[in-house]
Amino acid sequence: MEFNSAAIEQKWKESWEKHQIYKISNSSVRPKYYILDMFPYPSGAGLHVGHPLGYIASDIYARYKRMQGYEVLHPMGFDSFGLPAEQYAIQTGIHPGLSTNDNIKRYRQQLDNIGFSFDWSRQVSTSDPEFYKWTQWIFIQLFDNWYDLSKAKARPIHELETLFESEGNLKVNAAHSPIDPMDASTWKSFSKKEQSDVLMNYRLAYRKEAFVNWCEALGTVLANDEIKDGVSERGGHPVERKPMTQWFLRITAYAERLLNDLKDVDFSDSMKIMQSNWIGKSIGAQMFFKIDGHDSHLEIYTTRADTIFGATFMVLAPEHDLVAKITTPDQKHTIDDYLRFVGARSERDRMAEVKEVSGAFTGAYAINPFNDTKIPIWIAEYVLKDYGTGAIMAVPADDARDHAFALKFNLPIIEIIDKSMYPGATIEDKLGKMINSEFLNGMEVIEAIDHINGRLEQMKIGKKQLNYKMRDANYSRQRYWGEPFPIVYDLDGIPHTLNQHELPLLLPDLDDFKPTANGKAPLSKLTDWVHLPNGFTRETDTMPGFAGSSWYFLRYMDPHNDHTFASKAALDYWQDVDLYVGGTEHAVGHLLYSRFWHKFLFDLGYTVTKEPYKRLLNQGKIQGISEMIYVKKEKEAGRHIFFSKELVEADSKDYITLPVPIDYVKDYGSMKSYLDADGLKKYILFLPDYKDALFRCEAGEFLASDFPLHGKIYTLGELAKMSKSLYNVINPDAVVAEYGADCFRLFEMFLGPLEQSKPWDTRSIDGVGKFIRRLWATFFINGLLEISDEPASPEELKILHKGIKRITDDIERFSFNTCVSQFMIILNELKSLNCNKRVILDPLVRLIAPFAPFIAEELWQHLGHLGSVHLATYPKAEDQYLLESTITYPICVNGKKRGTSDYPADADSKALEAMTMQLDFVQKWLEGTPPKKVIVVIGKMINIVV
RNA sequence: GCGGGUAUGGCGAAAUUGGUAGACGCGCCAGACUUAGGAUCUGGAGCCGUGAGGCAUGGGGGUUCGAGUCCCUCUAUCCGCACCA
Repeated sequence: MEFNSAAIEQKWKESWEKHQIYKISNSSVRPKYYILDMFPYPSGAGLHVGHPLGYIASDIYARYKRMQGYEVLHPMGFDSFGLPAEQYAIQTGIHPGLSTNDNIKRYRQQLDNIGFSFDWSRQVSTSDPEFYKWTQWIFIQLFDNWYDLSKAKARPIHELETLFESEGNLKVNAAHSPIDPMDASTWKSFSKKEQSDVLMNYRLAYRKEAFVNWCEALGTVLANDEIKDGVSERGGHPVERKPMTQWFLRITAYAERLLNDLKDVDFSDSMKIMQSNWIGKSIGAQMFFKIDGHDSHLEIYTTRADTIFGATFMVLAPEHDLVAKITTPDQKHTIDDYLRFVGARSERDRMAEVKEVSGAFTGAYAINPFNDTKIPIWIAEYVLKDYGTGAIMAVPADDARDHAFALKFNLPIIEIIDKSMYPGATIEDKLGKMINSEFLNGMEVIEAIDHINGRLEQMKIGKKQLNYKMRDANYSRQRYWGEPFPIVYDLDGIPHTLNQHELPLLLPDLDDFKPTANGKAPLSKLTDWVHLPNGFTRETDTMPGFAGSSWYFLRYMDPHNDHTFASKAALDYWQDVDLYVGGTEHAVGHLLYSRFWHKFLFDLGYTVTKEPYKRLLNQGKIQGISEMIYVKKEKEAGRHIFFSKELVEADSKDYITLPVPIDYVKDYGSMKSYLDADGLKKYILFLPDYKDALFRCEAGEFLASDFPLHGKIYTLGELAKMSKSLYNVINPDAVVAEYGADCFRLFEMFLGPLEQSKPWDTRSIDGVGKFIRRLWATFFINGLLEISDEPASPEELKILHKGIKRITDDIERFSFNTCVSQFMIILNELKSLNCNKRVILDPLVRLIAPFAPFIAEELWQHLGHLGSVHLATYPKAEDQYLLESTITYPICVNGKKRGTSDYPADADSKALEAMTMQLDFVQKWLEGTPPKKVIVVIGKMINIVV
């Protein structure tokens, strides 16, 4: 029988589907194991060879665990709400629901081609009403809860109302937005609307007016992590700061737990560091300053309260509320000018000019509470509205930014720390002795911080305080393709949640998806939908892309439950994700949000573990090679001139490079990739603008149409991201069609360590292809099945069991590239023994099955088995075959290898030492001098020290 | 600027605990079978040297009988964060 990968794959895909062999149960007696992939966004471009890398790794592990007797939950779904589908809809007029469905079908087909063992009966899509019903439901829970800091737990909002009723908010220790103190009678005197506004400051999902990242081009606001380098991550459009009323999630309430519980999860150190940097905890103090001639106080946050006597000016964020209040008439003009300057700058300008110092003086003064010195109050861009209190005391002697500011505006600098004892200490190190600081003089910095914090508290002008860089997550999008909020506003503008039986609130159909210019969401155009008969109105914003992905892993546990997001039984059985595989790009966005939601649901008693993911594995990216062609920047003689690579100096600035579709290029991916006459013809058809262009190469200069047959235009191969615009995308379907799915899977693993990014090297896939054919040829000699029933030799058993040991060890540490190498080694060794014995091949097929599921299934059948190999047990290495009778030791003199010698495996170190000294070459090296010592490392080597 | 990672043949890489560096694969070279080879099989090869031997894991230093692996330092490169008071 000839090896035909396409036929085998077809046959087994159908069989798996028919027998539902990957369907799993929630009521198994087997131990559970949950292996999750980050579900894809189903874009129109389809999968490229980079996407399946993590999926293949998790599939191998899932199949392996299943064969070891675990009930393995290994699901897949689609993150199908979001901006790209909507952008596509705006461009084409096609409803995003339709294009999304098409894309999902295509993705599903591409995934099936690769032979994954997903339980598709559990597929979820975030844009499916059955799914987003529960996204809306969780939002309602967030709205209906507040965070009790004393208990470190979310609690129902009605409990808070009861508290307000009896004692106001004075003793409540809650995570909240800035709010005035209020006693019980004040609370009772409030109108319904006022009470609702007060509660808003405590809800975990709340509305507030805030400066948000507004993206004009996308017509929506974006969360901080949806912005890269001052422009939108999707599309690269400019982003500006703008005050708007928006929904937020109070993720900051969970900051401490999100930070703390990192110690309990198995994530890489760099991933944990990224998350804790994002959370950005700092320990400092809040301090209140009197403002000269005003009733109001200035509240600042500092980590260095000890430096108060070096504070020679104060700085407010330009957006700070006090600015308008305290600016003196003299300075009004200056301040207004500065505010105009700041307002006109985009986020990007601001980031690009971080080094530039700018600011303006308000004319007002704060008073140092310890010595009554007047301190001028300035405003400046470098102080951020959202961090701390949006105001600082500036200590130019001890802070680089304050220092630069003082120099620019000629403000005094008072040295307050003597660092002479610490020569290497930088300006920001907390080292040195206090000077010029009255009662702090002579103290060490650390000591002084403690002392001053005590003083502040004593004088009731401040106290020790924690601060986090992380902000509450903006949860509103002025877009169409997202979950509608289950919120209606009554005639007073008070928001109310829908009842559970009214969920899901379906996303209504719409023809015109374009965002409106005034910042209103597309849904606001549907006046019939917005205005309810009783005069109430609906919220028209939709939820952001991260809403569905913040909890999808829970829905897989019980995907079709109509009564709850997942049943108690399902949650109790599956608990949490044992292994989560995905890219590092979600380090701070998705991973933090989903940890937050999971913890919230834990507080409410739904989820049973503190953390959603026990272990996180980050796969690297697969890069593509793009082929570029040199073109002269300025046209010569009115036409473009294209140059062969060898005619161009590498760093010359006279040329630009244009991407060439990789299909047109010969020897793609090598250093000598080129366009021949054929490829060039295609390329010219592809680029009609250049049809009159000249081409220059070694063979001379010519028009494309008279290109000499022997000529070559060499192209420049460059490592780049796989993308449509570089025409270098490699579709897994094409690879599977040419080499087979098993070969594709093995090759992706063989490329290198999972965590590393690496280029797709099309040429070396042949090696894996050869392995597959050799594996097949071990069973079929000249197309005929030949398997011997003879017992195995000790040598054969040794090869097999050493291999099993190595491979199971390697799988456990996710070193799949070395697993593939081991398969090749085992096969080479068996081949050299001409081994075709059933007792060896049977475990070998099971060993390979997780990696190459199709060929393993086929060979399993040829071995005479009826069931699927994927339901068989994974082979175990038996110790008896791992033992050696002799061991070859390298023999070194002073660490240099001088030879080797065989010894019995059971010899102890004394015996080895004695035997070693008898060896001729050792005698020769020692030349009669007795050795100082002989070091014997059992199982490794023997070293003689002279 | 701050934080983290990486650096091994022509290439992708391996080396599990400090113990024979370069397994396995690509590419390359030679040979066999072939009308043919972009098929298959066999063999070769880190570098220098005819050879014995010497030199080799980004550079320099250290610890050790012994270092790709541990420590210090420098360089290159990738990733993340970036006015966070």
